[in-house]
Amino acid sequence: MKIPTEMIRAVKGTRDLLPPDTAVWNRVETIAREVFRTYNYHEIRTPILEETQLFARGVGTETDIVSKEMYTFDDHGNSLTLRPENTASVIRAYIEHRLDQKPGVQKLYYMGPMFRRERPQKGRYRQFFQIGAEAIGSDSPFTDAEVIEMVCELLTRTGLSGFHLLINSVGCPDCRPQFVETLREALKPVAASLCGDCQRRAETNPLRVLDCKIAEDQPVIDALPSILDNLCGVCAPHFAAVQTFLNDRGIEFEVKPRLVRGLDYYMRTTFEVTHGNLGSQNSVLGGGRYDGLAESLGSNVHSPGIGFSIGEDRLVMTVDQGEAEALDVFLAPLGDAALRHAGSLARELRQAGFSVEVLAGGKLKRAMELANKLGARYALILGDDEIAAGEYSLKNMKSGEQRRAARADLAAALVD
RNA sequence: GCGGCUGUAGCUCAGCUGGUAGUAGCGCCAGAUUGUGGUUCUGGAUGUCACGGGUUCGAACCCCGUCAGCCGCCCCA
Repeated sequence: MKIPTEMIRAVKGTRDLLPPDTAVWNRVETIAREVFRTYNYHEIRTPILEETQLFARGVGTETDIVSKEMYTFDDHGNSLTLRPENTASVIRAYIEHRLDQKPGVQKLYYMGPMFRRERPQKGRYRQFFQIGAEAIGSDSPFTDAEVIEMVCELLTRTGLSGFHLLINSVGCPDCRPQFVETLREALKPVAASLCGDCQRRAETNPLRVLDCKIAEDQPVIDALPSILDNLCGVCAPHFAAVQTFLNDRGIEFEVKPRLVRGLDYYMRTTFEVTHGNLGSQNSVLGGGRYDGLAESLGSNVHSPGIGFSIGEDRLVMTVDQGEAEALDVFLAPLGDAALRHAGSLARELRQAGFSVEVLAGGKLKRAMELANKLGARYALILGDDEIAAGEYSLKNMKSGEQRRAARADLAAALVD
């Protein structure tokens, strides 16, 4: 059937997730919840809408996200925004509900849709899904290592292999500004030999030059000073400790001094996981420490934190594609009386935990075809013979073997 | 926001230098088989050739615009 042009379609950059793909999503989310549980993380659900100011102050006005990628609208004089990420919201909720008064480190996880008005591409949607976690209330490098370990565990458990963990330290307000100046000075004599973008970045945001992917620029960039040689007396030992703790856990990583992140709130530890077959959107997750975020959102309580978010759309792409959840039994009633009988039988089987499909009418041949196409493990035939005998014909669709089974024995017969 | 490529049946795709769409594969429906699927055989249905305009005697094909998807840039999950 042709879909008329005036037919309403999903808006650009959004998409429908259909079965059997949704089974993969559910599997990933179930694994994530299980991993989070074992690390004593608990779920938080924040609104999809926030005051625009939250992201402006939290993520940073100068970032691309805030300056040009947000879904912002006026709500009777109040500027609201569809959340482009969730860390700012979680910290807002942490402050608002005085979670700093609760005992211990607050370990929170979330999963849900985020919105950014970017040009859609494979693995980049305007409504996309993230699974993330935040540990708030600890500035210990031990926490950094535990968070990174947890995320690796999560990825491994989903069946993802061949991913690559990159870590770095981006310093803190005490040492980063100084490094940026050092970098700016170092760039002055060489900027002219770099690409156009880098020449611009050398002025506006020298750190971004480090992230340049142009091959010809690499020799020059490699020769630039490294932030890791310019960390302060607090950041340097912190980063060293994170690496020690990761090594203790047998986690493989690569220190990439040129890893810079796009959100203003990151400081000290930052990390990223990439995967080969994602094209140019090769980053599956990103995270880092954000010790000053709570204060920049107006809290007078120092609440150091570290977290990450996984691009669920991208993770799902790299994970094995799923099959539809198996159907346990297909009921094929022959005739009106049998149909009524099938209704009560289906209810009984469902209450026993089996998935059941009942054909509301049609020939037996059609019923068997459908049972096969739906991937049913068993077909149960209810004809006059069966009802009179008080036994059903139970057919194993895989082996083709068929036998009689009494109602009382059905549950046991279906388990095999 | 910028650049490139693509858009034909439910899906994957043929379709010559413009001559009026394909016995294509898969899928779907029906029959061969009045209570038995998966293999096989036979038959059948479905397209405003993305949309709108232009050139032409004639456009799926050429031109312009729009929309959508993909790929790259920017940036990021």
